[in-house]
Amino acid sequence: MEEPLASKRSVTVADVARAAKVSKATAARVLGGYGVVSDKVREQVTAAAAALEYRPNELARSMTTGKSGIIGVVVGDIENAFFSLAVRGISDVARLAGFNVIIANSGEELEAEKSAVDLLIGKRVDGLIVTPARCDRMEHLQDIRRVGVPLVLFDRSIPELGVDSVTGDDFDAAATATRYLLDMGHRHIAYISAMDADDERLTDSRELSNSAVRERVEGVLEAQAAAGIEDPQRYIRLGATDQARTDAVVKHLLQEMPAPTALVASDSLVGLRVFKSLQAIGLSIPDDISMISFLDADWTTVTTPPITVVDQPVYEMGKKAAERLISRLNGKDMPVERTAVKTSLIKRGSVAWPPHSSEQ
Amino acid sequence: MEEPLASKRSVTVADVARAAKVSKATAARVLGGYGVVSDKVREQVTAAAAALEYRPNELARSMTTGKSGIIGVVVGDIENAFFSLAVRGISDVARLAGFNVIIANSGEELEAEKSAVDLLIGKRVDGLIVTPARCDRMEHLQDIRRVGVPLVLFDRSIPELGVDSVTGDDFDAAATATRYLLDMGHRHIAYISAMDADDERLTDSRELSNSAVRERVEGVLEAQAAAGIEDPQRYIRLGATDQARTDAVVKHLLQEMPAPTALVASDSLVGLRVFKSLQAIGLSIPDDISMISFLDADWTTVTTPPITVVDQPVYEMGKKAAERLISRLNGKDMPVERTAVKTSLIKRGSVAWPPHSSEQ
DNA sequence: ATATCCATTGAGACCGGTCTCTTTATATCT
DNA sequence: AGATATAAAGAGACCGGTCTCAATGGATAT
Repeated sequence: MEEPLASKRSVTVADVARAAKVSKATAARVLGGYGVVSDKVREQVTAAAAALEYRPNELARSMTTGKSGIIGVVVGDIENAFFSLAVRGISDVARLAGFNVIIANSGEELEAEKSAVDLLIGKRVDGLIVTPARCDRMEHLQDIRRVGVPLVLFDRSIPELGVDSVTGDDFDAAATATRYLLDMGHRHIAYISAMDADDERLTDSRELSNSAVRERVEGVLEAQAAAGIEDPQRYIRLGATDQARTDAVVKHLLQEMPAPTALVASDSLVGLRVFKSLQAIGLSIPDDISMISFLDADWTTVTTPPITVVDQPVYEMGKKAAERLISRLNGKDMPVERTAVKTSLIKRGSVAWPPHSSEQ
Repeated sequence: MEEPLASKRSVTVADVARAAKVSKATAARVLGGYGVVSDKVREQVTAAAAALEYRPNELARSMTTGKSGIIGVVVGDIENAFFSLAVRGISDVARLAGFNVIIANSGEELEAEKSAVDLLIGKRVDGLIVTPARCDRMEHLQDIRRVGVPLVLFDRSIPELGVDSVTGDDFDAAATATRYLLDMGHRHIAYISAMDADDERLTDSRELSNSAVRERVEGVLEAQAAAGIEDPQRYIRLGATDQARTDAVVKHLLQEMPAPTALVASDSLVGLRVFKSLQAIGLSIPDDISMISFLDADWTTVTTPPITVVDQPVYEMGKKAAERLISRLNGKDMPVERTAVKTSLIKRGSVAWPPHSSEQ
């Protein structure tokens, strides 16, 4: 009675049709759920399909329909809580709309991103959500549009591309955080980013190839400029990609004269590293130095003191990106929209008045 | 010179063949890189393909070859660092071997898992890596085998299924952690799991449907039994699925007479919640109570005190699972293997002698 | 009884690749 | 030169669905 283990070849509509004694077309109609069929025949076919354990070959289906039911997502690093949460948001919306998600990691590298995109297009995804590693190289993204695959950018935007994007309101978030520090009496505020760079220091914010980083840096800069701080750019640092490099960045920063009294970390990973650096150096937060991190990560609530953070509704951003894409997939012809999601500052305990605030 | 935006229909081998003035078969040979072709023709075709911006349709390719080049992964929750790290390990290995990964979330629910599996099989994935939500329901997993799709279980194993698995050595890890607590003088040790359950208390460890949870519980129990502790089961708790329920679990636990002097958390999420509960209650770690968490998560190193953890090499586990699957995909006929990856206890500062250790 | 209509069902082309088999052209051998 | 081997290219079937169009047949209309 048992199936022979080696029933390799899979059951097709033709097999079911034969078993149900109807034509392939008819069987296909009930199995695919599209044409009109009499109840009697529908039953026969359904029964036969069940008996044979028929499973539709989505590949074949996709080939004729031209739709794969898959949304491709290219992120910088799934391991990063920011992206995994976003992906969760995307997946949840996608599943509800009947789409599946296929994920590719770019490792924030342009070449990896290009090949991921190529591959996903090859797999005939219906749409793409991409976190572009660089906002100044977009040939491959233009290709996507050329092929006619809807695209939504996530976390970073490229206005020149003329394509939907969902990001945080990075400029505003950074400016708000900076203004808060200014209000708390800080006059020397550092910003530390994980963006890979040859030089820790920044020469010109316009050359930052990542729009999220650029926006934030400009927010930090502008808020300070508005407060009359001179040369705020000296405290902007890049390249905090791992613990060792972060330690170095923090050390160099503290050697500046005067040393910054507050540190802003560009994401929760950098924030964690900065926290550890500070801890290792023996500085106490917020008495010796203040800090703010982007993203309301797990760890920020259980440190002593808990960390003041710029909270981005990442899950919602993921959802929004997916919703946008799916609307386009459903043929809605809507104007290109660049959504910047409002962020908020969650004040906890890592910011205080600077040590010698009288000196000012 | 510009392409008309609406070049909808994609370029096919036939188009390239026509442009290169060769037969479809010949063009396919060079485009697909399989038959023998003269250099001259190869050049012509390559040139034509480039000019037309030909992109192979992987769907069509998959359909004839029967291989999709995709590995399906079904996890409990990508948002959980444990899974996202594992997925990273899986993806890295997969990409190197030329495979892509498509991820589905089960939310630890059997039905969602079933439909995810169905869907992935429909997409004709070449192989599957699944974290089974329950180890006592496996019809859908048997189906996978029946269809002939190689399967590797991750994090949890089901011996009866006769299929490869990669897990941590949960029993041993739990026993080791428990023995450490016993050595530190603890006689009342609690174990808190996030496994959903009607009742917080456990009646019989054999009815735990998740093998990882079961193994750990049994490890905790057995280590205590060996040390002559009586009725250790009274301190085993389930259902710490969110902060509120964890708070309740911890509260109830502390109302026991005598109250446990050490808490073991089943994963980093539970650990974080337990830490917060304890903090909220105002208990100091490790002076008032000791704790150990599973998984070396971010947050465990920046708390005061840092948390002693059972470290699982999750990334490597992911890699191993993928390697195993890919070996099978490459037709290697190897015996079924259940790999339990060694874990280690990282002693930090959250364990001390119990408050009144003399009382014992 | 005959024509008309509508509901079903069947036949077969098609999607874009792969792959087998055949044909053609060139090179090698005696 | 004629026979044989071999490399290269072409024809066309096939994968497993979808979908168009034609054929069939019973019900209703005249």
